[in-house]
Amino acid sequence: MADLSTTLEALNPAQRAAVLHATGPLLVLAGAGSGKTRVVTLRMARLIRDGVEPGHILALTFTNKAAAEMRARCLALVDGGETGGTPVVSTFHAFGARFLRAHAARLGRTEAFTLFDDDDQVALLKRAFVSLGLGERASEARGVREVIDASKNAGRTPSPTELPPEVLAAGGARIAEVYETLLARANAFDFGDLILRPAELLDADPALAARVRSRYPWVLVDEFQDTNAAQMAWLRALAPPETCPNLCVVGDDDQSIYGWRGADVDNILGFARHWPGATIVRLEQNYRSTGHILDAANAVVAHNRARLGKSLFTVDGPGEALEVRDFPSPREEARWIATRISALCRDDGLAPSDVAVLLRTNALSLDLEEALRASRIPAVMLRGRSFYERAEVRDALAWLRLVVNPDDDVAFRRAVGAPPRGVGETTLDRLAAAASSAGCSLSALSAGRGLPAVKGPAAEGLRDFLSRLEAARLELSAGATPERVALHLLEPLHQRLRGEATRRAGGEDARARLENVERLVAALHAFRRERPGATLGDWLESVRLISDADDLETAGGAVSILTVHAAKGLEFPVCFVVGLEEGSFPHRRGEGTDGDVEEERRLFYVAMTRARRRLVLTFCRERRTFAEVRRAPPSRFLAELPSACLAPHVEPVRSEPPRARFGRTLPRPDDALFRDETYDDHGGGVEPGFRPGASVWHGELGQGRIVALGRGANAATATVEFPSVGRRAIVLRFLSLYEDSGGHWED
DNA sequence: CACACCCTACTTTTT
DNA sequence: GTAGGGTGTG
Repeated sequence: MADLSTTLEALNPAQRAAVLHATGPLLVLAGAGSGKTRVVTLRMARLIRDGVEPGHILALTFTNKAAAEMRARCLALVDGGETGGTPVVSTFHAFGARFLRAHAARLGRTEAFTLFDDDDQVALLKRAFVSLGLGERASEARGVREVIDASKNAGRTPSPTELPPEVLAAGGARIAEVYETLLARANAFDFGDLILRPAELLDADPALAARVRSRYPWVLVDEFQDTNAAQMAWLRALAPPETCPNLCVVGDDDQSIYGWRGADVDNILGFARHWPGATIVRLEQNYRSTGHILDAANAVVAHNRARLGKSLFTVDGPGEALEVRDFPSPREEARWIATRISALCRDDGLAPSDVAVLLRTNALSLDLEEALRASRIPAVMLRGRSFYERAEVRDALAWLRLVVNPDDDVAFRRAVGAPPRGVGETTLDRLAAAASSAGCSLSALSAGRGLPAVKGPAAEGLRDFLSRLEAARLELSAGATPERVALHLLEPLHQRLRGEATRRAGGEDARARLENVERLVAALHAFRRERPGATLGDWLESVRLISDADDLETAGGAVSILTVHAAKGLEFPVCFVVGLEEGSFPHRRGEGTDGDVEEERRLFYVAMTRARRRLVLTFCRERRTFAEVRRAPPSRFLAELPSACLAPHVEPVRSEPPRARFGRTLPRPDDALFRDETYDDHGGGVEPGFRPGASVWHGELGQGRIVALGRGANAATATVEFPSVGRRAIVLRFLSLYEDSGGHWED
């Protein structure tokens, strides 16, 4: 703590203002790379130094990673601190879960409630459709899930009018209502409930809200631009505007990229309106990127209208200019990037782990992974949550969930078939019908009045299933460790997977499945080593609330390939942003409204500001979406880049014909060409110079001569005679005119 | 209950 | 174009 004041002196004026701000609402507009975490943790440490009880500070984040970092850095600052107690640093969802455990009874749950993820929700919705007599309606269930989620994000219970028309047409108007009933019967909450239900409780019970307020007079919110309406309702209860609360929110309106998930950028745009008298501090000095990168990012995001306005600067130099490259196809793009990364590693002393390739969508990774593999460049696609989504892992988790919460019918249905034990759809339907009319869960039915109408092998299997679970519960209450109980409980599943793994037919997949289940138990063990005394329920909750992305960053030694969403908050010395075409980035889905395009632009801004020293932007003249190949105009965002930041355009490296002259000039983003008909698809228009007899160059097939011209289904084509492969029909835009030195190539 | 085949659907995804 | 799910059959 002694060096806190020295640290404060090292801050820039804006940072210091944020750290020293005394009381009342504060909005810290923290630009990318502006030292936000430093400011936030120093502010907490400063409050503690100035006498605020550490336990009176509540800091809310969106990811466990952010929470852990904030906690660790704050503790390091106040280390040796006189008073005991630490600030409460938690994710919104973990805090909500804790709150609901304390008040479960008021919502018809017990403290053993299960947390349902998206897949559980869909599974439960299928049951809800069945209980309405409509069959499972698997495809509709997903749409309904989205409606339920969206309305909970918006801070309310879903109304029938919002349901997809096909659901209403099928007579499913009550689906959301039934879903809630079944959710309560399963003693479960979904993710949306973790925010919505506490907000409702706080609204309905002013005394409760007052208690929470006095417990946490200092509230801090990270990534405020990503809050939704339900979270805003929380904050209004925790820090009512009329009380001039000590609410400090930190965020960047230009990095609001979760609108499609319910985040409302208006929360941050209107903060000073919602909390009158708020102080606003802008952190605009950037400590991450070079000048050209920042200038370019500023210029792009300046095209947005819905923003508070902010301009990043650095005291360092301009650095390398941005490179913009275009390619005939994604494969060329990917190969060039592989070549470029090799060169950077060879000539500039970079390690592959210094490089990231950023994508708008996961689907764009295929060509890249392949090209990098072919070039023997270590690379990993960083995608979240994959481990806990595997079937065998979900099977194992279902068993464990059921131990903690017997009423979890979604887990019941899953676990009872893993491995199969003769309890099939028919048996389950029969049980479910009885349970439904008794208004109880499957387990409660089985335990309560025996197993009605189940005979033969099914009855045998069911008895075995239930007794295994009961044995596990007894072991636990007798003091056995959760990991030991898990080993016993998962033995049948484990044995089954072992059998598959040793059989020849099973192969590698089966072995991986086996290892995944073992990894899961190991994870439980590790969790309990870190937190002695933690219960099985604690671990299950953490598994639900911790995403793979939290400990994903470890790309150790490899090039990272990741979506821009996944890259938020990360930084790399070198970034490639690929697929910058209209339809891909901005994504086609965002074409509808201005707001959507602005969010796409913010996404591009996030992508650009990940780069520290070098930024390369690439696009293709055409892009394959599903089965069809579409001609793709360059992204409008490229045209927003100031040419002063751009390296002189260089022709693509690959596929250049010897002594080539291209039929079309490759556009520079700020060229007039960029916006004109160059990329319009006329369908059959024959482009000048392409005529029978002309010498042409094809990127892969090499030199050839046009025999005839025609039009294909979507584009003009040419029949070309290649010395290597004979006659081929080639779409015209794949060809470049090839000027040979007078003679005929046949010679 | 396992396997095969067919049909459909398909952005992003902090928790 | 492909993967995953749902249906139908052995």
